[in-house]
Amino acid sequence: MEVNTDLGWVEAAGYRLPPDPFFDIHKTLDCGQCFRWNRIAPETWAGVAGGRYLEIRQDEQGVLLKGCSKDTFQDFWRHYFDLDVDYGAVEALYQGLDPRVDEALQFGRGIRLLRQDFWETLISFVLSANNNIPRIQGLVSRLCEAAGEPLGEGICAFPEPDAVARLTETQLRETGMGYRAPFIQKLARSYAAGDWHESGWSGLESEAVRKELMRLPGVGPKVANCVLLFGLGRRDVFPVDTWMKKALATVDRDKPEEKMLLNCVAEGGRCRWTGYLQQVLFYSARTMKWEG
DNA sequence: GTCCAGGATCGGA
DNA sequence: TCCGATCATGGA
Repeated sequence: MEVNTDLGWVEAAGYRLPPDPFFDIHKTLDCGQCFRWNRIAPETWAGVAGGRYLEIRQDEQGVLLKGCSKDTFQDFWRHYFDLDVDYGAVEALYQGLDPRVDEALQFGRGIRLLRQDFWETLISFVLSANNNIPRIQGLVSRLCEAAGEPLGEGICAFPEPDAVARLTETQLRETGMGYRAPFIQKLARSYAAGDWHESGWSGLESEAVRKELMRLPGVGPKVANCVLLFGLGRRDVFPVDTWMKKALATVDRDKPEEKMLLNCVAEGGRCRWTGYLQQVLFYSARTMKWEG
Protein backbone atom coordinates (compact mmCIF):
# COMPACT_ATOMS: atom_id res chain seq x y z
CA MET A 1 0.00 0.00 0.00
CA GLU A 2 1.26 3.43 -0.91
CA VAL A 3 1.78 5.81 1.99
CA ASN A 4 0.43 9.29 1.39
CA THR A 5 3.03 11.72 2.73
CA ASP A 6 1.35 14.85 1.41
CA LEU A 7 0.87 17.55 4.01
CA GLY A 8 -1.41 19.73 1.92
CA TRP A 9 -2.74 20.20 -1.58
CA VAL A 10 -2.48 22.40 -4.63
CA GLU A 11 -5.07 25.14 -5.14
CA ALA A 12 -5.38 27.72 -7.88
CA ALA A 13 -3.69 30.27 -5.63
CA GLY A 14 -0.83 28.04 -4.55
CA TYR A 15 -0.05 25.30 -2.07
CA ARG A 16 -2.43 24.95 0.89
CA LEU A 17 -1.78 23.59 4.36
CA PRO A 18 -4.69 22.94 6.74
CA PRO A 19 -4.93 24.89 10.04
CA ASP A 20 -2.41 23.67 12.59
CA PRO A 21 -1.91 25.05 16.11
CA PHE A 22 1.75 24.09 15.82
CA PHE A 23 2.39 26.15 12.69
CA ASP A 24 1.83 29.87 13.14
CA ILE A 25 3.63 31.77 10.40
CA HIS A 26 3.51 35.06 12.30
CA LYS A 27 5.25 33.65 15.37
CA THR A 28 7.63 31.58 13.26
CA LEU A 29 8.76 34.49 11.10
CA ASP A 30 8.70 37.12 13.87
CA CYS A 31 10.46 35.23 16.67
CA GLY A 32 13.96 36.45 15.84
CA GLN A 33 15.41 33.39 14.11
CA CYS A 34 15.36 34.85 10.58
CA PHE A 35 15.94 38.29 9.09
CA ARG A 36 14.68 38.14 5.50
CA TRP A 37 10.90 38.05 6.00
CA ASN A 38 8.68 41.12 5.93
CA ARG A 39 5.04 41.43 6.88
CA ILE A 40 3.50 42.97 3.76
CA ALA A 41 -0.11 42.65 4.93
CA PRO A 42 -1.84 41.72 8.22
CA GLU A 43 -2.00 38.06 7.21
CA THR A 44 0.85 37.87 4.70
CA TRP A 45 4.64 37.67 4.78
CA ALA A 46 7.14 37.93 1.92
CA GLY A 47 10.64 36.56 2.08
CA VAL A 48 13.57 34.94 0.35
CA ALA A 49 15.17 31.64 1.26
CA GLY A 50 17.34 29.32 -0.74
CA GLY A 51 17.26 31.72 -3.66
CA ARG A 52 13.46 31.54 -3.81
CA TYR A 53 10.96 34.33 -3.22
CA LEU A 54 7.75 33.42 -1.43
CA GLU A 55 4.61 35.13 -0.20
CA ILE A 56 2.88 33.16 2.53
CA ARG A 57 -0.51 33.88 4.09
CA GLN A 58 -2.33 32.50 7.11
CA ASP A 59 -6.07 32.75 7.75
CA GLU A 60 -8.93 30.63 9.04
CA GLN A 61 -8.46 28.27 6.10
CA GLY A 62 -4.89 27.52 7.11
CA VAL A 63 -1.62 28.50 5.48
CA LEU A 64 -1.27 29.36 1.80
CA LEU A 65 2.09 29.38 0.00
CA LYS A 66 1.18 31.69 -2.87
CA GLY A 67 1.97 30.45 -6.34
CA CYS A 68 3.87 27.49 -4.94
CA SER A 69 3.75 24.18 -6.84
CA LYS A 70 3.62 20.80 -5.19
CA ASP A 71 7.15 20.06 -6.33
CA THR A 72 8.53 23.32 -4.95
CA PHE A 73 6.80 22.66 -1.66
CA GLN A 74 8.05 19.10 -1.41
CA ASP A 75 11.55 19.92 -2.59
CA PHE A 76 12.21 22.99 -0.49
CA TRP A 77 9.62 24.69 1.74
CA ARG A 78 8.54 21.51 3.51
CA HIS A 79 12.05 21.08 4.82
CA TYR A 80 12.64 24.82 5.38
CA PHE A 81 9.61 25.11 7.65
CA ASP A 82 10.56 21.85 9.39
CA LEU A 83 7.10 20.46 8.70
CA ASP A 84 8.02 16.83 9.31
CA VAL A 85 8.69 17.41 12.99
CA ASP A 86 5.89 16.91 15.52
CA TYR A 87 6.14 20.08 17.61
CA GLY A 88 3.26 18.92 19.80
CA ALA A 89 5.46 16.09 20.96
CA VAL A 90 8.37 18.47 21.47
CA GLU A 91 6.22 20.79 23.58
CA ALA A 92 5.04 17.85 25.68
CA LEU A 93 8.65 17.16 26.68
CA TYR A 94 8.71 20.36 28.72
CA GLN A 95 5.13 20.72 29.97
CA GLY A 96 4.46 20.75 33.70
CA LEU A 97 8.06 21.18 34.77
CA ASP A 98 8.13 24.90 35.53
CA PRO A 99 5.37 27.56 35.61
CA ARG A 100 7.32 30.07 33.57
CA VAL A 101 8.19 27.45 30.99
CA ASP A 102 4.53 26.46 30.73
CA GLU A 103 3.60 30.08 30.09
CA ALA A 104 6.24 30.44 27.38
CA LEU A 105 5.26 27.16 25.71
CA GLN A 106 1.67 28.33 25.41
CA PHE A 107 2.62 31.83 24.29
CA GLY A 108 5.09 30.55 21.70
CA ARG A 109 2.95 27.67 20.45
CA GLY A 110 3.09 27.66 16.66
CA ILE A 111 6.76 28.57 16.38
CA ARG A 112 8.70 26.20 14.17
CA LEU A 113 12.50 26.19 14.02
CA LEU A 114 13.41 26.98 10.43
CA ARG A 115 16.09 24.99 8.64
CA GLN A 116 18.02 27.89 7.16
CA ASP A 117 21.05 27.97 4.91
CA PHE A 118 24.30 27.63 6.85
CA TRP A 119 26.22 30.43 5.12
CA GLU A 120 23.37 32.93 5.37
CA THR A 121 22.82 32.05 9.03
CA LEU A 122 26.49 32.43 9.85
CA ILE A 123 26.77 35.89 8.30
CA SER A 124 23.42 37.04 9.67
CA PHE A 125 24.27 36.14 13.23
CA VAL A 126 27.77 37.60 13.08
CA LEU A 127 25.98 40.82 12.12
CA SER A 128 23.56 40.30 15.00
CA ALA A 129 26.23 40.87 17.66
CA ASN A 130 25.44 43.88 19.83
CA ASN A 131 22.63 44.84 17.46
CA ASN A 132 18.84 44.86 17.45
CA ILE A 133 16.61 42.84 15.16
CA PRO A 134 15.23 45.66 12.95
CA ARG A 135 18.76 46.89 12.30
CA ILE A 136 20.03 43.38 11.56
CA GLN A 137 17.26 43.02 8.98
CA GLY A 138 18.40 46.24 7.35
CA LEU A 139 22.05 45.15 7.25
CA VAL A 140 21.22 41.77 5.71
CA SER A 141 18.89 43.40 3.20
CA ARG A 142 21.54 45.88 2.09
CA LEU A 143 24.16 43.13 1.87
CA CYS A 144 21.83 41.21 -0.44
CA GLU A 145 21.30 44.28 -2.62
CA ALA A 146 25.06 44.86 -2.76
CA ALA A 147 26.11 41.36 -3.78
CA GLY A 148 23.12 39.04 -4.09
CA GLU A 149 21.75 37.61 -7.32
CA PRO A 150 18.70 39.62 -8.48
CA LEU A 151 15.48 37.62 -8.38
CA GLY A 152 13.35 40.38 -9.88
CA GLU A 153 11.54 43.51 -8.71
CA GLY A 154 14.27 44.67 -6.39
CA ILE A 155 14.46 41.31 -4.66
CA CYS A 156 17.85 39.69 -4.28
CA ALA A 157 19.05 36.33 -3.08
CA PHE A 158 21.47 36.11 -0.18
CA PRO A 159 24.94 36.54 -1.74
CA GLU A 160 27.23 33.59 -2.32
CA PRO A 161 30.54 33.58 -0.39
CA ASP A 162 32.64 34.60 -3.39
CA ALA A 163 30.32 37.50 -4.14
CA VAL A 164 30.75 38.78 -0.58
CA ALA A 165 34.49 38.20 -0.83
CA ARG A 166 34.63 40.49 -3.84
CA LEU A 167 33.23 43.44 -1.88
CA THR A 168 35.72 45.90 -0.45
CA GLU A 169 35.65 46.75 3.22
CA THR A 170 34.34 50.18 2.26
CA GLN A 171 31.48 48.58 0.34
CA LEU A 172 30.72 46.34 3.32
CA ARG A 173 30.69 49.33 5.65
CA GLU A 174 28.27 51.14 3.37
CA THR A 175 25.63 48.66 4.50
CA GLY A 176 26.05 50.06 8.03
CA MET A 177 27.64 46.97 9.57
CA GLY A 178 30.41 49.08 11.11
CA TYR A 179 33.20 47.27 12.92
CA ARG A 180 31.82 43.88 11.88
CA ALA A 181 32.99 44.45 8.28
CA PRO A 182 36.44 42.84 8.75
CA PHE A 183 34.80 39.75 10.28
CA ILE A 184 32.47 39.38 7.30
CA GLN A 185 35.31 39.87 4.84
CA LYS A 186 37.54 37.27 6.52
CA LEU A 187 34.69 34.78 6.71
CA ALA A 188 33.80 35.24 3.05
CA ARG A 189 37.39 34.97 1.83
CA SER A 190 38.25 31.87 3.83
CA TYR A 191 34.97 30.11 3.09
CA ALA A 192 35.09 30.95 -0.63
CA ALA A 193 38.67 29.72 -0.73
CA GLY A 194 37.59 26.38 0.69
CA ASP A 195 39.69 26.70 3.85
CA TRP A 196 36.88 25.10 5.84
CA HIS A 197 33.38 23.70 5.28
CA GLU A 198 30.54 22.66 7.54
CA SER A 199 30.26 19.28 5.84
CA GLY A 200 33.37 18.29 7.74
CA TRP A 201 31.47 18.56 11.02
CA SER A 202 28.56 16.26 10.26
CA GLY A 203 29.88 13.45 12.42
CA LEU A 204 30.64 15.66 15.42
CA GLU A 205 28.61 16.30 18.55
CA SER A 206 27.12 19.79 18.78
CA GLU A 207 29.61 20.83 21.45
CA ALA A 208 32.51 19.90 19.16
CA VAL A 209 30.96 21.81 16.26
CA ARG A 210 30.52 24.78 18.57
CA LYS A 211 34.25 24.82 19.25
CA GLU A 212 34.96 24.71 15.50
CA LEU A 213 32.57 27.61 14.85
CA MET A 214 34.15 29.68 17.62
CA ARG A 215 37.48 29.54 15.80
CA LEU A 216 35.92 31.72 13.09
CA PRO A 217 36.23 35.53 13.28
CA GLY A 218 33.26 37.24 14.90
CA VAL A 219 31.85 33.99 16.24
CA GLY A 220 31.58 33.68 20.01
CA PRO A 221 29.53 31.33 22.20
CA LYS A 222 26.16 32.89 21.48
CA VAL A 223 26.53 33.30 17.71
CA ALA A 224 27.89 29.76 17.48
CA ASN A 225 24.81 28.42 19.23
CA CYS A 226 22.47 30.34 16.92
CA VAL A 227 24.27 29.03 13.85
CA LEU A 228 24.04 25.51 15.24
CA LEU A 229 20.34 25.90 16.03
CA PHE A 230 19.09 27.69 12.92
CA GLY A 231 21.73 26.93 10.29
CA LEU A 232 22.82 23.40 11.09
CA GLY A 233 19.59 21.95 12.46
CA ARG A 234 21.15 21.23 15.85
CA ARG A 235 18.30 21.49 18.34
CA ASP A 236 20.32 20.53 21.44
CA VAL A 237 21.80 23.99 22.05
CA PHE A 238 20.61 26.95 24.11
CA PRO A 239 21.72 30.42 22.93
CA VAL A 240 21.82 32.99 25.72
CA ASP A 241 21.47 36.62 24.67
CA THR A 242 20.55 39.79 26.54
CA TRP A 243 16.85 38.90 26.56
CA MET A 244 17.52 35.42 27.90
CA LYS A 245 19.72 36.93 30.58
CA LYS A 246 16.85 39.20 31.61
CA ALA A 247 14.53 36.20 31.80
CA LEU A 248 17.05 34.19 33.78
CA ALA A 249 17.64 37.07 36.18
CA THR A 250 14.00 36.84 37.27
CA VAL A 251 14.33 33.19 38.24
CA ASP A 252 14.24 32.45 41.93
CA ARG A 253 17.11 30.02 42.27
CA ASP A 254 15.77 28.75 45.56
CA LYS A 255 12.47 27.64 44.08
CA PRO A 256 12.75 24.06 42.86
CA GLU A 257 9.84 24.60 40.46
CA GLU A 258 11.91 27.14 38.56
CA LYS A 259 14.90 24.90 38.10
CA MET A 260 13.98 24.04 34.54
CA LEU A 261 15.24 27.31 33.13
CA LEU A 262 18.53 27.02 34.91
CA ASN A 263 19.04 23.39 34.01
CA CYS A 264 18.63 24.15 30.32
CA VAL A 265 21.38 26.72 30.41
CA ALA A 266 23.72 24.57 32.46
CA GLU A 267 26.04 22.21 30.68
CA GLY A 268 24.32 19.21 32.19
CA GLY A 269 20.92 20.40 31.05
CA ARG A 270 21.50 19.63 27.41
CA CYS A 271 18.84 17.55 25.81
CA ARG A 272 17.64 16.94 22.31
CA TRP A 273 15.10 19.78 22.05
CA THR A 274 16.34 22.45 24.44
CA GLY A 275 16.77 24.76 21.42
CA TYR A 276 13.00 24.89 20.98
CA LEU A 277 12.52 25.70 24.63
CA GLN A 278 15.04 28.51 24.32
CA GLN A 279 13.19 29.92 21.32
CA VAL A 280 9.78 30.10 22.99
CA LEU A 281 11.43 31.65 26.06
CA PHE A 282 13.19 34.23 23.87
CA TYR A 283 9.96 35.00 22.04
CA SER A 284 8.08 35.46 25.31
CA ALA A 285 10.79 37.52 26.94
CA ARG A 286 11.18 39.87 23.97
CA THR A 287 7.49 40.19 23.10
CA MET A 288 6.25 40.67 26.66
CA LYS A 289 9.42 42.45 27.76
CA TRP A 290 9.99 40.28 30.80
CA GLU A 291 11.69 42.16 33.57
CA GLY A 292 10.66 40.66 36.86
C1' DG B 1 22.61 63.56 26.10
C1' DT B 2 22.20 58.31 27.67
C1' DC B 3 20.94 53.66 27.01
C1' DC B 4 20.28 49.61 24.44
C1' DA B 5 20.43 45.89 20.86
C1' DG B 6 19.87 37.67 19.56
C1' DG B 7 28.17 39.99 21.72
C1' DA B 8 32.96 39.37 20.38
C1' DT B 9 37.58 40.68 20.94
C1' DC B 10 41.42 42.34 23.23
C1' DG B 11 44.68 43.40 26.99
C1' DG B 12 45.75 43.04 31.61
C1' DA B 13 45.17 41.14 36.29
C1' DT C 1 40.69 31.87 33.64
C1' DC C 2 38.29 36.10 34.42
C1' DC C 3 37.18 40.98 33.93
C1' DG C 4 36.52 45.63 31.92
C1' DA C 5 36.94 48.61 27.97
C1' DT C 6 35.98 49.06 23.39
C1' DC C 7 33.94 48.36 19.20
C1' DA C 8 29.77 51.25 14.67
C1' DT C 9 25.15 52.27 14.21
C1' DG C 10 20.58 54.08 14.88
C1' DG C 11 16.30 54.12 17.44
C1' DA C 12 14.07 54.98 21.90
